[in-house]
Amino acid sequence: MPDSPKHQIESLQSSGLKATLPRIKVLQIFEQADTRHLSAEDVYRLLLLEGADIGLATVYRVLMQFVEAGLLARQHFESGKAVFELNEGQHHDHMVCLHCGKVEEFFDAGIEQRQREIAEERGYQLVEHALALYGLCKECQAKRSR
Amino acid sequence: MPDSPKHQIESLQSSGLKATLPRIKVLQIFEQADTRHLSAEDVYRLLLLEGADIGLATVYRVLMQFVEAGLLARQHFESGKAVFELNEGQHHDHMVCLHCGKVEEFFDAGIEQRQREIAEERGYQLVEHALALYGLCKECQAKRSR
DNA sequence: CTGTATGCAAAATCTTTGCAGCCTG
DNA sequence: CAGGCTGCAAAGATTTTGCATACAG
Repeated sequence: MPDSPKHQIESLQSSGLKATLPRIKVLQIFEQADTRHLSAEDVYRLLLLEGADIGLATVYRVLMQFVEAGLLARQHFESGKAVFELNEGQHHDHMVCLHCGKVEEFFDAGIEQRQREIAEERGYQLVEHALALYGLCKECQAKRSR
Repeated sequence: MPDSPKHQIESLQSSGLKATLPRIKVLQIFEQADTRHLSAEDVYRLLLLEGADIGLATVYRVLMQFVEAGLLARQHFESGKAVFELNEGQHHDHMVCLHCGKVEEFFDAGIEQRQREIAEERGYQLVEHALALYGLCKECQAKRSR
C-alpha cells in the first residue's frame, strides 16, 4: 500500500481526535495539495477525485474540528467563503491577487509589533489578527496591459 | 416634515444614482445609526422600525450600488456575513471585540507604509487591503475575569 | 461493546435574480 | 413617458443540524 497514513494518524491522535478515514484523508489532501488554501468545496472535490466516499457535511465538520484542534487555520478573504490552510505554527499574513486568485504569504515583524502596540494603547487583549493585501500580481499586470 | 433629506439627495445625485426613497432611507440609516458597521439585515431591521416598506432584496441591491459608487465600504471580519460602513474617504483598519462585537477604527501610517513596501517587493500592484485585529476590549476583559 | 463519527437529507443563513408594476427625471 | 428601480417570491450559494447507522478504541 503506497503512502501509509502513519504520520496523519499520529497528528490526529496527538490532537485528541480519533483517527477516522475522513480525517486522515482530509489531512492528506492538505499536505499534498498544490495550493495551500482550500475551501470546503475544494477539499470535497479533491476527495471525490481520489474516490473517497465522504460527504460534504463531514468535510465541514472535520474542517471545524481541525481548526479547533489547531491543525488548520481558517481565513476569509473577500470571497464570502472560508478557506483553510495547514497551521504550521508560523503565523503569517496574505497577499491575494484579485485577478488570478493566487495567494502569497508574508510575515513582517514591524507590522506585528505595531499591531500589538495599537491593541495595547486601546486596552484590548489581542487574540489574533487577519491582514490581507489585495492587488494584481506581476503576471496579471502584464496580462492586463496587453 | 422633520429632517428633510436634502443632503442625501445631493449625495446620491453626485454619485450618479437616482434619488429614490429606498436609497435616501438607507443613507439616513447609516448617518444616524449608533454603530458605524451594519449588516444588510441590520439595515433592513432599522428600516422596518422606521416604518419604511422596503424589501430585503432592495437593501442588498442598494448596498451594492453604494459600495460601487464609493459611498459605503464593505468589510467581512470573521462572522461570515458582510458589514457596511460609510466611506468617509479616510482609510482605516478595524479592531473587533470577540466578546461584545464592538468595532473600533484605527489608522497607523507605519503599517500602511510597510504594506506598500511588501507589495512592491513582491511585484504586486496594491489595490486595497483589510486588516482586522481581534481581541477582548477592556470591558469584556473585566467581565471575563469575574 | 460503547460512544463517537459519518452519510444523507433537510434546514438554516446569507445573498442574488426574475419579473411585473411603480416612480424618478 | 421611458427606463431604471422596487417588492415579492423563488433560486443560489455556503454552512449547519437531525438522525439512523457504521466504526475506532
